[in-house]
Amino acid sequence: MKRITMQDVAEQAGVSKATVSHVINETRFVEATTKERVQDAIRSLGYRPNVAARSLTTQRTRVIGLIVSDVTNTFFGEIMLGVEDVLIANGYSLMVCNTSEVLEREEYYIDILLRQGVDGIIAAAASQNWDALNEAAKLNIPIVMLDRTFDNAKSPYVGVNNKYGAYLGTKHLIERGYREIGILSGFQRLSTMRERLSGFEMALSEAGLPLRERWSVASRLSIEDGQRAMRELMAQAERPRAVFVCNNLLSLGALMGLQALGMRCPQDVAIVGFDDHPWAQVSSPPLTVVRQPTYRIGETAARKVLQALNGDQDDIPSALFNCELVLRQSS
Amino acid sequence: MKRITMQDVAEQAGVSKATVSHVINETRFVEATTKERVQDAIRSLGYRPNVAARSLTTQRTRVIGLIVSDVTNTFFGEIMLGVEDVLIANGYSLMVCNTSEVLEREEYYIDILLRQGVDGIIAAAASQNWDALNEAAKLNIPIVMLDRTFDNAKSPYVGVNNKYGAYLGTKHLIERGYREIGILSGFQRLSTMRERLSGFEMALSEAGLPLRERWSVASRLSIEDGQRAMRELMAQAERPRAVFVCNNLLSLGALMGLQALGMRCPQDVAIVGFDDHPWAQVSSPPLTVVRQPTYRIGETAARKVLQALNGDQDDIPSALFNCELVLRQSS
DNA sequence: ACCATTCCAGGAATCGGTTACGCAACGCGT
DNA sequence: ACGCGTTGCGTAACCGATTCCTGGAATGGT
Repeated sequence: MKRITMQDVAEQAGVSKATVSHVINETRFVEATTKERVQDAIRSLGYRPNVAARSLTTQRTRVIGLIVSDVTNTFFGEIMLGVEDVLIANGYSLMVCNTSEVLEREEYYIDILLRQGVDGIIAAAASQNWDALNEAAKLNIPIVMLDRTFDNAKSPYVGVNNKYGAYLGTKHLIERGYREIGILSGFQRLSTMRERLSGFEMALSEAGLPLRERWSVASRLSIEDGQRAMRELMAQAERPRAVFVCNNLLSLGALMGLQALGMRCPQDVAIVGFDDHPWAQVSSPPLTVVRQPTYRIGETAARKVLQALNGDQDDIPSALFNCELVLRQSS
Repeated sequence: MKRITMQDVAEQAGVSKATVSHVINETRFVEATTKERVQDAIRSLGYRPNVAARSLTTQRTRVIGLIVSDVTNTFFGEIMLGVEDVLIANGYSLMVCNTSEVLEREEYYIDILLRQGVDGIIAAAASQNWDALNEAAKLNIPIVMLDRTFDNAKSPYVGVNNKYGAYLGTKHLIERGYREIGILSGFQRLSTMRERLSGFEMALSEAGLPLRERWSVASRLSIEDGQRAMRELMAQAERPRAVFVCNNLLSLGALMGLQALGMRCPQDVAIVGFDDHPWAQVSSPPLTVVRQPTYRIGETAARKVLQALNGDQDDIPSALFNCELVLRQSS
């Protein structure tokens, strides 16, 4: 079956391609009767514009690339939802890339996205890898950092006040009377993890509590690693009585690790997690967490790329949301 | 900054565009030294092919559209992962669309995907809406149905044996001695839900247990709806002592609903859910579920679109995986 | 030494749109 | 009746690749 092109529509309507194009894009005045003829032709032929052809001349694709590190994590799922809602409402489409926190895959994807000619990129970068994203910046493609950023990134960043969030969670543990508090975090490569660790330390030092190296365990961000890290923490002679966990997968792993050791939460060890999760309400015990406004983060990031594309502002400011402590029974 | 085109590479290497193209695609023999000159030019200029231009002539984009109904659901997250891994390994990219089970949005997205000129579509269709997908079929775009299908769909389908899965879960409840068993399902519009309901009924009738209309509640697939449905079930004078729940969001909602009513699981009401979830291991109680091989479903669906694209076979067969009963403490 | 192959590579049309430029027809004032 | 401004739309170049067709140089056979 032959594809229907603008030429076909033009012939059927008895006008030129130019007119058809202008009717579709409303880029110049077309007489009402002519316009109607064109629209009828479009409908009757079932014409669908070819995006590739269009973007060849316009140099824009109306596609935005979204790089996340774990599509199976509800956290990023909700972010995707926010991003998508905003993009769709503005006539853009989404190309999703999952890096599994693997650096090579991130570079690979950035390359792919640039070939595809995406108009902008929203990235939860796995790395400190400004180089790869720099390529994009050179091509004048707006970039928005999501969830994580790096030290002197030139792109706007949308996320939460991680330091304060971790501070909040840790302080809560301290207020509940815990004085031996450990932390499960991720690798310091991620800005979020550095900030959360720092907030944790701030709360401890504010309360005059000592910082114990051995009670601070960093690992990859997965359930299995969370289990392992928790076991490592509990294998020590002197054990913390409470643990602040920097990520939802780690929290789940931590909970599982504790159960595997036959320890009870919060009786033996209290837990406060970072990132809420629907199932955290029914876990045993329901988890006290520091919650981020995930959907809004996604929305905001999408809005910022669009802003940059519309050239409303030269310099798009970053956006930091606040976290919220959700009290449940694990602390 | 001017974009670098194939012409620039050709000039730098002192050859024609044609040769550059052939070097890149390996579509005809090019002398080793020439090839090297071209490759050097590509590297030194940082050339990146323009996908839009390419797909304009080739009529292929090497992009596959994936339509899912809920990106925040880990179930689809894992499927996405499987799809993506296979596609990437074959040089394809993914365009993800989230319908939130809204029919209009599904039609809208199919239109978008067709405009984008995707080479194939993998769809967890929200509807019985073959019409919209039919459009795609007319354009010779291979379609693979994922998770759900419809009655006389002409496209291959990748999913699980839902009827058997539900039968398995229900039979387990019966074997545990439960005789008053209810079911929380989704709307019958979804093939999965029809099949699961049917498997449930099969297990009951096989055991000679009566089917009670009032103990079969259908709702939208969300946590809130799960809660509501469970409350509805428990508000009846005669209540079931066990409930088979047809979806993981409903399972979570059901658990929450039960807790809100102050009822204990499994003492007051036992639950078996459909779809496993990482957190189902630490919920209170850990949930007995019928598990689907999500990642493999995704992988398989992706392979099938690629097969169709390569024209290996005219008629791609459907693939049905088996479910697995995972025993935990809720039953 | 000459003709027939074979080997490499270039020229130009093409994909399906967008858009700068230009032109015909019409109305209006004088 | 003539010139001029306005209105509405068409012509053709162009975006950046792919690919068919063609041609010159090198090789080989006699």
